[in-house]
Amino acid sequence: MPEPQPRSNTAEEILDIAEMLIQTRGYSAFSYQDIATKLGIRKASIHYHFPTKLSLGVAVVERYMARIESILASLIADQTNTAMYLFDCYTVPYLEFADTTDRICLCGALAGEFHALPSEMQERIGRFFQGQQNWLARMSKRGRNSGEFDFAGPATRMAATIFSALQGALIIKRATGNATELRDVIAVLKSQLRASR
Amino acid sequence: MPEPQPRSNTAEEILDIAEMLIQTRGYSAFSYQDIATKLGIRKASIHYHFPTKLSLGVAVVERYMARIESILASLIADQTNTAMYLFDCYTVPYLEFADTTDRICLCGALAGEFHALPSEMQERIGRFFQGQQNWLARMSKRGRNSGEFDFAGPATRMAATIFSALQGALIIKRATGNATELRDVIAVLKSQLRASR
DNA sequence: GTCTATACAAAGATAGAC
DNA sequence: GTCTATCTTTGTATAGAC
Repeated sequence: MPEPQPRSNTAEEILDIAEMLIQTRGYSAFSYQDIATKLGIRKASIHYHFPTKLSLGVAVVERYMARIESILASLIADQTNTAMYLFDCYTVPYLEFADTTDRICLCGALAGEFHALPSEMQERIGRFFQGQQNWLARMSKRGRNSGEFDFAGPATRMAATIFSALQGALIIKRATGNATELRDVIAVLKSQLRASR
Repeated sequence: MPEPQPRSNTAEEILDIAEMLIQTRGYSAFSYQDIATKLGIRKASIHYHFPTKLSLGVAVVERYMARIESILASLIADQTNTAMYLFDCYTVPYLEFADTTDRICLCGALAGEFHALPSEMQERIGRFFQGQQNWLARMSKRGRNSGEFDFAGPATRMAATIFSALQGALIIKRATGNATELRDVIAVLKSQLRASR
């Protein structure tokens, strides 16, 4: 049962545009005017939906987190999903960002300007990153238990490496324009997961 | 022979502060006022040294690139340096950032807000990233030739993974406050370099 | 080289009409 | 819910005295 929509259409559109702007330009560099122009309304109207830029920033992050964490929770709860299938599912949004939109992970973009952000946003980004790595550690453990994976060292280390490499690859791909960056990284990570000691 | 200093002390101090501010807050979120306050002068005086914010941004990136590329060029030119020694040297600045200053790579910070930057800066960041990965590919090849390394696949893939993972780890470490993030990633990368197929 | 003073634009935000 | 109008602050940048 999908939740009933708690926000107006306009509020959702504002969130969509703000999310895209943060992913491409960052939080400090986007303005209410940017959103107003894209949406075809006046910037004062945006304050009706989100009184302050902080409230908008927090809403964007929370919606983004909830969307991703909901999908990942379902995936890992299903014990019939193999670890490698989980890994492949995990990389899908990264590949979409890299191949189609030139966006990066929302929280990755925000982390680059971390100390310019309000603490309410900093805390959420930190929790999101931690949650992502916890999920990847569970995935890695499942793979080792099932015999799919055979990497050395603790699963948390492997999780940290996967997450770091994927986040970094998106950022680097955008700056160099090298479309193979992310696929190269994924190939090496898979090889590392399966490697015998 | 060290080059004679081409800039005044004040100009160098401005560059130092601007570099630190970009690494912590990003380019869009720092201002001439921030620098003026830290330096104890008026913000108008900064325009004498760097007429526009763009000129300052470009100067910061170029100095940063030149400093790092000069060190790396010397290291790899010495054929007596082993590949693993090169790798260890390469990670030193990352560990310093993570352990002592809470900074991230200058160009990594800038890449997060890529599309908000002037094209003159975008181009230089792209070239820096490409150069870093070229250096890491040469290092990886040296290791395979010498028998130190035994990883699968092309050296460029390995280089992309190392660079992505290190850049990502710095960003994530700052957001989560997890000091072991970077060391975990480095441990996995070393294991991957040495892994037999 | 640094200062004061100032210009100009853009930012986030609020009040009140419709 | 959206508008116009306005406020206040901050940003980059310039002119000219010292």
